[in-house]
Amino acid sequence: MRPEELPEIRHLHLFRDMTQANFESLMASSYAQNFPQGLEMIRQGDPADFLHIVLEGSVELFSQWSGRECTMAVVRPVSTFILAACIRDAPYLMSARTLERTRIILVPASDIRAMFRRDTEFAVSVINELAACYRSVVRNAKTLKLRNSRERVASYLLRQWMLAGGGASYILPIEKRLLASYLGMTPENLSRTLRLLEADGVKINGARVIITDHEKLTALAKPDRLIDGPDTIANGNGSGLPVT
Amino acid sequence: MRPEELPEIRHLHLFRDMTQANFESLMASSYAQNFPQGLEMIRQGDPADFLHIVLEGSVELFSQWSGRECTMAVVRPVSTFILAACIRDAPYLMSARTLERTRIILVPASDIRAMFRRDTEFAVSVINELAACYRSVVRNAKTLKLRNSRERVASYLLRQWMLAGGGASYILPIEKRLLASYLGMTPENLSRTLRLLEADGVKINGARVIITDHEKLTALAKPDRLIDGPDTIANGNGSGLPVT
DNA sequence: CTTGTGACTTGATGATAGTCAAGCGAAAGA
DNA sequence: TCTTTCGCTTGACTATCATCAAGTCACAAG
Repeated sequence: MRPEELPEIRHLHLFRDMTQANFESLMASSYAQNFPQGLEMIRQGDPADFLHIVLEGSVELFSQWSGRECTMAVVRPVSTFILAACIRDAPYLMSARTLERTRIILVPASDIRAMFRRDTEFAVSVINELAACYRSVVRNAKTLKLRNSRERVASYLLRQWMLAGGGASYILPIEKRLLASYLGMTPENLSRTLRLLEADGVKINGARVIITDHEKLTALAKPDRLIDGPDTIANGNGSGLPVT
Repeated sequence: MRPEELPEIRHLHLFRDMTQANFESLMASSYAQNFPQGLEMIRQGDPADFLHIVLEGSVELFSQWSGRECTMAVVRPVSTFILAACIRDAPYLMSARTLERTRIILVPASDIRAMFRRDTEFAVSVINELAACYRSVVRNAKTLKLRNSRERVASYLLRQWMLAGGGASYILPIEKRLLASYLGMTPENLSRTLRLLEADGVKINGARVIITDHEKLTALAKPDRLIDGPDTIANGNGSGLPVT
């Protein structure tokens, strides 16, 4: 691990409040690894041996069942993923693959589990992280059950627009193929929906999203604090979703 | 609070490992309340002031958006709900209403938050509880995204069959109306789906479910450890879903 | 006993989303 | 430079699901 990377990790909510000695101890048993693009680094069902921290690149979390597959989230630097599996010492519920060349820190799960017994502040951080992640998935489930696909797309575009700073336009942070799967629809359907949304105040040109009528789009998306945040940590991953 | 109720609460995973003194301190500031049937005891968006423990009766957790509503879970005794909101000191993401006459213990959220800083074992319990709950919602999201409604119904019936002990038949633990909403479909559609499933090894007679061809039903439901458990805490609520 | 009330069911119909097939175009590799 | 690959788009078609309407039944209140 490069010395300049340690402060980046230390600044994560999860590691911010523990003692310096304990942080160093955790890092001492961790190691970095670089993965090429498209590598399946975690397979769902495998035992959760390491907490993962993305330092560079990006990672897709996805699930499979009966020959089908869906994207659950996209993780971007600097953030952690699959904390819950590590804590439960249970099999991963999701698979993970790199979307590009990606640098990951691997922290042994057993060290994590030992550490929150020794360091109360770390335990509190873990509690807060898990609670935040839980709430994010609940929001996600709410979107899936309460909104139809057009509304999901509209609210996604609006949320990303805010995360991008609210300018006249912005670039989609993830491929449409992934976005479709994340939003629970097929790429074909996303494509059609994006076209239809041009009547509702948003124009799509390749990966560029242009908000042409903010009010109209808002009227359709009906953004809701209890679904779209805030309270979701704005961690800049493609999904706006903290991931454990 | 009745003295005979304390041991029931103490046996919950969440409170099992803390010191007796701390448990008593937590209970001293809590109080019981009885609600009539059909009362909306929590409204989504309200500040989370109390951790709730169901002692008798049952509670529906549901969400609303844009005039629509969906059931997120049904909570049965003895279990807790909305722990995550209490910990984040954030608004409830879900509403709650009693499905029958229900007795609830209310534990002040601020006491919970103070307690896991004082009692390490309690902190560890909270961590484990939250991680388990997180994983349950992820499973839930996986079912919603990877299975169609027929498969969701089939796997639900199969899971409840196992929870009921695996006999020749069992009684649905919740109303079909709620089940439909929980599974992300309309009551009409659930009704039709249940009829169609008679060709797949399960017969429904009112609230009674009769497994006529276990193999056939399993072939359709394709139960998966990473969606249907185990690892889900079998807490006997209608949803098979630990709830925070 | 009568009269709601509400859960459940069924059929008809329409909206929504998935599948299949074809073609475009940009980026990567030979 | 010329392929190949893959993401994306579009159209036609099909499957799935929601909506609307009507009717049955069990249960509870008057």
